[in-house]
Amino acid sequence: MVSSSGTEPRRVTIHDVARSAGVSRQTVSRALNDKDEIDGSTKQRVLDAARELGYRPSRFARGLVRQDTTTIGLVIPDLLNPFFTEVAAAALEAARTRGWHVVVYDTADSAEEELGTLQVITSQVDAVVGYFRCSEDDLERFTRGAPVVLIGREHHTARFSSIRIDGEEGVRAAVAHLVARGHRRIGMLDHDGRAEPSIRREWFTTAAAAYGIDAGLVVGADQSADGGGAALRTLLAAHPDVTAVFTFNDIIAIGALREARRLGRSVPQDLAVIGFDGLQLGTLVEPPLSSVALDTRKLGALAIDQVGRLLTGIDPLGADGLVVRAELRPGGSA
Amino acid sequence: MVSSSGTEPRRVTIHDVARSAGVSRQTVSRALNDKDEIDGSTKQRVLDAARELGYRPSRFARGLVRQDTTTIGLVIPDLLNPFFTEVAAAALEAARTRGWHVVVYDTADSAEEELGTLQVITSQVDAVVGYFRCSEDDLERFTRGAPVVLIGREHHTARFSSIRIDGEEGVRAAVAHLVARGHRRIGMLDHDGRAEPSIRREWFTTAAAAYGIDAGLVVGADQSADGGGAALRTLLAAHPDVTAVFTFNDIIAIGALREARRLGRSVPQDLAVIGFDGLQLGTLVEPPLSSVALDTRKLGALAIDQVGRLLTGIDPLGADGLVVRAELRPGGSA
DNA sequence: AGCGCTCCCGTGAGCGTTCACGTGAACGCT
DNA sequence: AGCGTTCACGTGAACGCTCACGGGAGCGCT
Repeated sequence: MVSSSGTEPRRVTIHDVARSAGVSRQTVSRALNDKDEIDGSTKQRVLDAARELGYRPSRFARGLVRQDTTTIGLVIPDLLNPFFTEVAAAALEAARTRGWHVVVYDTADSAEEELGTLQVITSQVDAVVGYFRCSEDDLERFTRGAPVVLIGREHHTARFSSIRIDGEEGVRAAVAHLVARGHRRIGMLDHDGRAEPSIRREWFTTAAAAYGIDAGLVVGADQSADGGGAALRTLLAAHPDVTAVFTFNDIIAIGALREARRLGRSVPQDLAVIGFDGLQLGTLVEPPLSSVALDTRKLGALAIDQVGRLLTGIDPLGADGLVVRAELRPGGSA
Repeated sequence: MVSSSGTEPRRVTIHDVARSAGVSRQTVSRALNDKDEIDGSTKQRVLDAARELGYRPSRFARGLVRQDTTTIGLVIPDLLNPFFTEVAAAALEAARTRGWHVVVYDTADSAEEELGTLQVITSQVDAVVGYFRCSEDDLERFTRGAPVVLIGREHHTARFSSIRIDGEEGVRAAVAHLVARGHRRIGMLDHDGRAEPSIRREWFTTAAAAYGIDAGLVVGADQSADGGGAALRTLLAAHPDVTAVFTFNDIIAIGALREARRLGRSVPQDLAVIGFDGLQLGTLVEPPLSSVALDTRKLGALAIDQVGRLLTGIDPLGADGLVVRAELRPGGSA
């Protein structure tokens, strides 16, 4: 099929098909995009010739002339992380209803890859939405004027939009829930690996203060179930009187759940657990995870919506409209 | 920034930048792709002009002339299904190392969407990788000559490549494992919703026969954890003497695990469970799921590899090379 | 002075499509 | 017969960019 002669196998163009079928380019184009103004028999003849030659239209040439097809780049650190999976799925769905194409880039949790991706992506897509950790300067430099929507991150320059995650009220509700159940010693398994303490920890701290709870029982956890388990062990070793934990996210919470079982603490009787994110995953474990739940579907959809507004330039949402609020969703683990 | 006058806001082209900077198109091109043969000061001047005008190169025009950038389309039924998540992540990674771009299409488990996607995808990507349920005729008709690699599906025409999943040996090992543990009444929770019985059930049947086990204790399950739980209940109601179950996949197995706990059956003592797929998810539950594990990483990588071979036309793998074998991976659930 | 070299920069062509026209043939009508 | 209309098809241009050239200015060298 493919001739492997020494010379470069020149691409089959619409011209070749036209010549082979004895018609003009335009007629070929008409046949392929089945438009009017073409006779049935010649159409068939053209189609046959195209198939015969293995002709495939160039998406670039086509895209150049009809400026439809918008493609947006979705950048996430790790598709295997269920949180990003859910966001990505939501974004894909939202894009699909608009007929947009989404190129997904998984940066493998590497800052280096993120920058590399950013560099290459800009020349390949019309707009970018993603979860970035790099500096705004780098973003500014590498996106080169493309519309950008940041997820779950504050931004300080006007160049970007970002979807803010507001969990303050939800975390307060979670603490209130625990307090109402009689818990007074409430620990937190935070996400470490970041330089500064997480915003979620701040929410926890203020909520705890509001209820007169000691907010100092915090242990850093690796971003994994095993990390959550290990952190719980550390926490309980240091503070055996802890009866409830709030975690940075559901992955860590699930690890804690598992570890609690291994330690012989039954949930929620001996230990109450509340996670953050509200992943579907949390419904699979026993007992179902209580969580300060984020509407990941809305998160993805909102990001796509805003990117569309930026693309057309009409009526982009301001910061007020770009918020997703997390709410306490009781499962059985607290 | 964007003028919303009545007229269509014509795109800013390289020509506009050239005029604004008082140079030629070529010089602009040199500045942007930072090539040699350009003076430092003019380069800066061009860059400034480009930023000023909000210039963004057209990926179509660029792609048209330099025929690099290959884009492949990845079609999956549901990104939220962990199996497809893992395959997709593996494919993304494999593509990334090659510098390829991957457009992901989630068909929302709908045959209709699948066909629609197939139709639109062909003009947007260089090759297609995916998990399809439609007929080969439809595939043939809609892919229009693009290289196609099917995942986990047999094919009968020479037009396509497909990665075959071979779990025969793995399922036999699973049954052997159960038999060695003294189980004689082994049920199966199959995937229903398909017309014909699954190939995995066939593997189970032949393995059971080899060990003199009744292979008739099969219940169809919905493709979800809840479905798995419901199916287990049905199975145990009909055959209370069942002490072990093999399931169509890990999702169903996890549902069964959860249901067993609710029924007061402890795993693996009162009920042994072995799933299929070997998802990472299986390690999160308690006890960790035993499973006939597929190397999803290899699955995705292999698909990308083959699509690359088809693209270049050199040395495409035959059916023998396109197999991923599933192997029993003991957890704690059996 | 003449030659050659390097450094910058510009010009024409071409990538493969589609769009807006133009055109000839065939047909029906008054 | 003359005219308008439809049908089927072809021709130039344009989309926005890069590549392969060509060429002038400035320099040092013999």
